[in-house]
Amino acid sequence: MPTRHKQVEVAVAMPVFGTYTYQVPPALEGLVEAGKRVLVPFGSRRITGYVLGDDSRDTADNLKPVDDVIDDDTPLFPAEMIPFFRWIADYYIHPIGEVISDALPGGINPSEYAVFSPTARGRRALEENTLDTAEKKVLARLTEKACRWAALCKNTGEDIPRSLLEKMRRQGLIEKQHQLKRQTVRTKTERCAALADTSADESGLSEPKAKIIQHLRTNGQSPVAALKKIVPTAAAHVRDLAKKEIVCIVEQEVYRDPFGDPVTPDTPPRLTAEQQRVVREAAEAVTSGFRTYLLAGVTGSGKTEVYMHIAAHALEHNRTALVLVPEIALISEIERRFRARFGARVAVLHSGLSAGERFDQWMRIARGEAPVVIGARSAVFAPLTQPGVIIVDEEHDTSYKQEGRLHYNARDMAVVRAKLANGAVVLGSATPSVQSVYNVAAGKFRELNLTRRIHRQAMPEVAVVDLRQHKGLKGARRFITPPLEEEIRATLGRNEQVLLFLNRRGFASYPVCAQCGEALKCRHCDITLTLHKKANIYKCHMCGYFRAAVSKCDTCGSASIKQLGTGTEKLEDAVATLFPEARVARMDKDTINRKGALLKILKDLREQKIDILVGTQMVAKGHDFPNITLVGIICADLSLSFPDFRAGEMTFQVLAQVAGRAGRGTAPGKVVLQTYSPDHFAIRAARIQDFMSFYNQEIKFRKALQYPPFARMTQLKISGRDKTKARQQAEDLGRLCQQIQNSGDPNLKQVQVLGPIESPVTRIAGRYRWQILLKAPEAGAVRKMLNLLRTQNPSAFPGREIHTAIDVDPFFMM
DNA sequence: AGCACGCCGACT
DNA sequence: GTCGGCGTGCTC
Repeated sequence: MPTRHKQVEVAVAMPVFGTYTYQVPPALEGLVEAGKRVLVPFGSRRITGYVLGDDSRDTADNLKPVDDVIDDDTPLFPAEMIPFFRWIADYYIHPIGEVISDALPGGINPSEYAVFSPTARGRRALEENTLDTAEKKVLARLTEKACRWAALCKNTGEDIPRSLLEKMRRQGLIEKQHQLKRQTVRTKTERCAALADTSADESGLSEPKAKIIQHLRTNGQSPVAALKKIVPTAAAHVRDLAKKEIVCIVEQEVYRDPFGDPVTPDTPPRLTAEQQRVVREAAEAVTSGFRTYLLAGVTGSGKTEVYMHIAAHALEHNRTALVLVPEIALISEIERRFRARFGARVAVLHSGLSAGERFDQWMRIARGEAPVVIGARSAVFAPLTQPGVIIVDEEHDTSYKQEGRLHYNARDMAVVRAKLANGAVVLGSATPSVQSVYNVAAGKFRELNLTRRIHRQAMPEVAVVDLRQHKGLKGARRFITPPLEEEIRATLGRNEQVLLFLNRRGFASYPVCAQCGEALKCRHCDITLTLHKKANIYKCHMCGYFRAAVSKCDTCGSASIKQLGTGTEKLEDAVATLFPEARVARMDKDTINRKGALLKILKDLREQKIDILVGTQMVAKGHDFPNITLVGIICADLSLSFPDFRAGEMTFQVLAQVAGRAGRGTAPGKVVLQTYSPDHFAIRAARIQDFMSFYNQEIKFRKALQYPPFARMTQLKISGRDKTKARQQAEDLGRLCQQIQNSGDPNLKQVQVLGPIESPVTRIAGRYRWQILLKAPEAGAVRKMLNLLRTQNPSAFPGREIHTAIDVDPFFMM
């Protein structure tokens, strides 16, 4: 009986459910620990695995051994996060290895692939020309460069059967080797020079060399790059000095710096009585254990200051703090203020970082060097130990919902993580989500309120313009009605700024042929193209397809296209027509693509170089526009007609948020809200910026129709390039749902199976889309059903040709 | 995902 | 009877 080695449970970075057990060879015993990555044999190759801990469950003694430890120093994530990952895998019905892969910074996993290369015999055969065409082609290509099967097909531009390669291998023409694909992102090192000997003597050396030595003596070790600033040719001199053993060269690990300008430290201001009360209560939970707070705070009530105080409290108690914000746009502002307060203890994680910067920030957190983390949704996975508080700013924001491989909601996961870590959660918003307000009513969350604006501005006055009464207007006045025009004129006359909001980018969203009436559609998606006049193209907002703006009608070939539907570009034109003297800027996804473009717009606004800002919902998100006193909402109804039960909620939130941009400085604000449905309760509530009045109406409708928060939903999203097969798969899964339901378990009876139906947008990026909605009073029943579905038709999840995604608690039902 | 295996139709 | 295409299922 051989001595049993230590065994570990490993989650592999692969789309497989379940974990695997490996034995740890004695040589690696001390190194393998939970949270580290290991290289493990899996099938016929080696891949990355994540160590979850010791494993005693498997008694088989033919276990494969761990091949190598990738993280030999610090674990990539603390072991305390493993229950969190398991929870997510279970709740979202997703392979745990992929959960962890998606949580970690990308580009760091090695894995092994089969690479084909010619043998000596193969080369000879190629020269002697004894091969058939297909074999010749393969060998010629492989002689140029050994590569993987997939790469070979791509390079030659044809489908080379795998079996051909196998045959050639048997004939000894080519060979197969396993090659390790190394990580693309690594720690960055910097070449540094230091004196080898403190008694080094620079007399007798050339002037540049002497200068270098003097510098090293007074300043200690220095990066060679820094020395170049003193002596431009430092690199060569240092090399020379190293040869003479006067200095030594060391490669030192450095962190890439994602921060722009340095920030001057601040001191905490005195809190208002209201802020103090909120901080005191939330801080209590940092020490007393898990609790969720909903912090409802009107815009300008000083939420960020409250966040900083709570974070400071967590640090004082040796815990860490995590701050989630909706997107990069917001991060800059909050990041700046946190850095001013907490200095180098802050790490940031968001999509604006390069892969290298992201990795470095991650490692700073993992090593315990940065106990305060600010980031977008994926930062909910930051490798912090013992988070004492997790703050989710603008908790209602839909960008917390991730729609990638793993579908998750970072706001909800923040609550789960805090629960597992026994910390506090603070969900902050001026317009809280229906879900969260309901949780307060149900006693799950506690409510905290900030009702007063710090600088005591009055809330803006909102005037409603009924667009139905302005139907006959032509040209620019179709979007800027006379009452709004008048207000703009008055505002500009006072040298104050105007914000015009229209939640649609581009020039025209509905180009229609004047001859035959057909709309111009995307080649790959079932939606109309949007004309972007500045870029001079028609763009598809779903898949990125574009074509020339001079395109003719696809149906009849007519060159006369009517540009219906209004976007921010057309609005910008209208503004230019009515107010030719005004300086206009536009803020939407198209204009802030370039790095720094957003900051430039914000700066120009502050410096009064812009009179009118036109923008999409991007303008609604947290920016402070001190001199904007008029907000014009061009068409409040755009999102009301979305085929989504949350359409009203989203409309209310964006309108209330935009309206909140008016009058944040000293001047009082005014809002002109143009709408076709002035009586809709979402618009009425937005008008008075009162989320409780919206909530009270909305919640009745949710209850009547059994929508969340009164039911839990999961959507199966089925898609594939083959129209018939996609439909077939959807129908098969639908039938299987019914079957499972009729198989007896009474718990499953409460699940409603809606569909399959074709998705509202039937095709995106060439894939035909179907959906099935599962709805039940509680999440457990739906999950049970999904697990049965998955085990009874394992090949469908996620499936090869036809892909089925499980979207638990879906947000975007299109 | 990536790879091996095995089942079926085409062909020596 | 074998070869080679392609679907199916497994990976500690």
